[in-house]
Amino acid sequence: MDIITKLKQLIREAISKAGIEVNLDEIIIEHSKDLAHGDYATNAAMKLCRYFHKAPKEVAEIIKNNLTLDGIDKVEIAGPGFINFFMKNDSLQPIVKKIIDEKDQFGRGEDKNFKINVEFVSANPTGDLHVGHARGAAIGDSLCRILSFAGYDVTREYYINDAGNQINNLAKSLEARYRELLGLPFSLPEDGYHGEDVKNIAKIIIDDIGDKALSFSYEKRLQFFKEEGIRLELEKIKKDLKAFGVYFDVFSSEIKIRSNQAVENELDYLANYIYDDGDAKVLKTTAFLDDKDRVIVKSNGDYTYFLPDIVYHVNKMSRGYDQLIDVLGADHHGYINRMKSALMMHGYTKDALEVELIQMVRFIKDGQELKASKRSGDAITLREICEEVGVDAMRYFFAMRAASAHLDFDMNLALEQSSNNPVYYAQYAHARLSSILEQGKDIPLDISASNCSKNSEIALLKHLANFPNVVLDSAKERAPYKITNYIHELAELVHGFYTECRVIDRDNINVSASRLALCLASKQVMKNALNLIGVKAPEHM
RNA sequence: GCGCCUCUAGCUCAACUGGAUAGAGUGUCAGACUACGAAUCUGGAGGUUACGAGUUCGAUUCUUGUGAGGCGCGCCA
Repeated sequence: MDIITKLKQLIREAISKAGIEVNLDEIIIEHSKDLAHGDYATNAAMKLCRYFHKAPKEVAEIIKNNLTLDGIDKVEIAGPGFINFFMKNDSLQPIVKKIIDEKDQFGRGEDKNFKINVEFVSANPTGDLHVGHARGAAIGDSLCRILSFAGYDVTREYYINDAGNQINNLAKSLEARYRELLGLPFSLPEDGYHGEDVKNIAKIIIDDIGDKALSFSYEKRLQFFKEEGIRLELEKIKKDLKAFGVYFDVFSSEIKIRSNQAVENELDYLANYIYDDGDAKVLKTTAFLDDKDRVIVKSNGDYTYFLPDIVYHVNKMSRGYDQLIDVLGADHHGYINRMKSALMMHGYTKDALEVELIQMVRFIKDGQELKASKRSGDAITLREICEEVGVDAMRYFFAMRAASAHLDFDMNLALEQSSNNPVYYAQYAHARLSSILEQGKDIPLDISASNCSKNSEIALLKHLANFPNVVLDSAKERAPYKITNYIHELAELVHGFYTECRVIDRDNINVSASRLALCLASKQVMKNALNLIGVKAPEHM
């Protein structure tokens, strides 16, 4: 039984001895922020004062007097009525052995038997990923890693919009660039894609098949450029994502979603919620959460983006997930209630789909907002920015803040390879531990860590033991930034420990053996934590 | 005009979901290496949590009003 559960039980016994029966759901046991407040604290007395009809401090006194001190060194009442628990120190050391035994599995939550589908990035295959996608990719991926580590069954999914208008524009743009490169007259469509990127793809196609496509009929040629364009763009996107440490289990294609009459069947299914507006068909989403009904079939008979997307989400639900999560840019927030309403028409609850909104990022360099790429004049690509500031810094900076917070990305800070940079601060702690362990490798470890009792060692032990809770909390709150907070504190404690305690001391091998074990455990946890946000844990820097 | 998000130290953000003296980084000031990595550590200064009202033992957190900023409000995707 972990310490928190045990404390709760002791408190429950104390209350019941005092003659009061209540449930304990409201009572929180927390790690004390301040050492003077002991190791753990509870607000039980404040929560229970109305049952006792007494002031919080008196209630705390009653609980204290009825408490069995099992594993507890002492109990104090403080402030408005907090009860602080000071644990016996020897209750902390065993965590070192546990970490060393479990290695990269330390912190993993038990299997929740709960299936979550996380859809993120889902950028249209019509050009390079740009910085706008970067934060969503980083947070989506980190979230998946955290959920999965916490014990959820996670599927990472990317939805490819390969059936809409923008793909036809891609095909036309490609065709034009193809002609241009072959020295033929060409005209770029007005709403087409004018970037370098499309030109490069045209080049690849010429290298591949030369001018053979000219012999196709115009219709067939467009179809050809459409398919090749999607394939090549997607290949590039996957490559960029891989370099960014992001991968997907499932790529769902809109074309496939639309096949087998699925859209038509959906129209039939929703018939009760559909009405005509002229030649268009409108879905009555206001029947549920939306503030406005939405067109799903245009006057010309084409479907709007919304309709196949409903089919797609219903498709995902039908695959047996307990929870869908969409990671979307904040500019899509108007879309949330629309989709939830559609799912409710299928009998799902409004919580079946959860949307994580990613707020905008501004890249700041030398005090100025960076808007366009110097090279092409277009939006800055993910690739460019990774080359400039490095993947680790990108991943850490994006994971560092709550998704809902607007974020200014300070490129000068991310570029700085110094103590100022939080990524290096954490990685340095890891490298430092590696270095110490390397130098002390001839000393046999004492994995009971029995000689670790200095303040900095105790603080570190407590923090290490808390890792599994942080993972769970971070997963539950969909908050990768809680992991980076943890990492930062861990680095701080490691550096503090290093300063206070000399690890390798040939004249005091017993203490060294314990401290080396603590180093190894700390290094392991640092690595596990960094891995959750896709940041490397280097042995040397 | 309506809706969503945001407002905390000079700057970028936390605060364990309603708890103790509101904390980190950065910047600034002052210190610490002839021993394991100074990419580190120790200390100081810096706050009416945008502003007002309410809810209660207790509010940065919840409700509400005002102000400021961002984003949406298509038969675009």
